[in-house]
Amino acid sequence: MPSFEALLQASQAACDALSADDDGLKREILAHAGNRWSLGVVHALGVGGTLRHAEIARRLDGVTQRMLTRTLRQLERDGLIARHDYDEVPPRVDYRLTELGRGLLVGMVPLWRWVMDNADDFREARRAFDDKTL
Amino acid sequence: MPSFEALLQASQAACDALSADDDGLKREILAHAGNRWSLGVVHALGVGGTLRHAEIARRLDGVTQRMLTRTLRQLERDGLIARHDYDEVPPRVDYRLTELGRGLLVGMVPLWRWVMDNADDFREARRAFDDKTL
DNA sequence: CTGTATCCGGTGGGATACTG
DNA sequence: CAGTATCCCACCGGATACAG
Repeated sequence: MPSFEALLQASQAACDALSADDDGLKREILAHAGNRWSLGVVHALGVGGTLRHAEIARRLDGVTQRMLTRTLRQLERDGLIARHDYDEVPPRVDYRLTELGRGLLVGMVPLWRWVMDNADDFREARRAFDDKTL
Repeated sequence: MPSFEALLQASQAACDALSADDDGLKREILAHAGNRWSLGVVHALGVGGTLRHAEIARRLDGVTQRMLTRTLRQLERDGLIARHDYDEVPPRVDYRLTELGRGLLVGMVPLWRWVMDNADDFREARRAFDDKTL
């Protein structure tokens, strides 16, 4: 387990690069983590392998066709998932994770666990803050 | 190094929890990663320790007073940074990372490195996608 | 089945000017 | 110095209806 100081050194290089993120691309990749359905899609494809639109929808509670399509397009655009259109009638399209997509899944799991483990602290912090500012 | 299958198991638990994220709090915590200035602030406080508003501003190229204040409030609300108002004239306020904030920094560094290391692939994926859809 | 078009509210990000 | 007020635009998330 590295010291916090060693971690800051790594953080330094990372944050310098993110500061020089002229076109905002790196930040937009990270933004996938905060998007409503991106994580669910990546996870579903990680577990399910190659899935069709309707199959993914069935695994994401509450998602609409529109939002699922938009989410899939965003992830495809950044190379995280691959879309295969069989060009049949009726339509048949499926999606799978790319190597990049698997990398995102790998990188996100520790962060997910951390957020889960500290969810109560976040909730408490918000309650305290909102009370104070009344 | 764990297998991808083992990772999926961890992913399963994490994603189940995120699916049951009724109030969206967990997702909002992750959203800090995609916000324009949050990462920079967390990093600046990680490196700089306890800093005043103007000191943070000097370390973030291009940030406006308004956006820095809003970013600091959001991070404070979620318990990631602590704000100390000395109640003096002229005003004197400083900020520091909390334990939760250090946890975010720890969790983000691997992801930052991954994004940096694959930036070219993301750019290439976008180029290919945008060309294809013309 | 997969996807688009339209319309809407909320919020992130920003420019600018002002206040205690 | 730290923060607020006002106005702006873009985009996310969603509801609903429609199309190939």
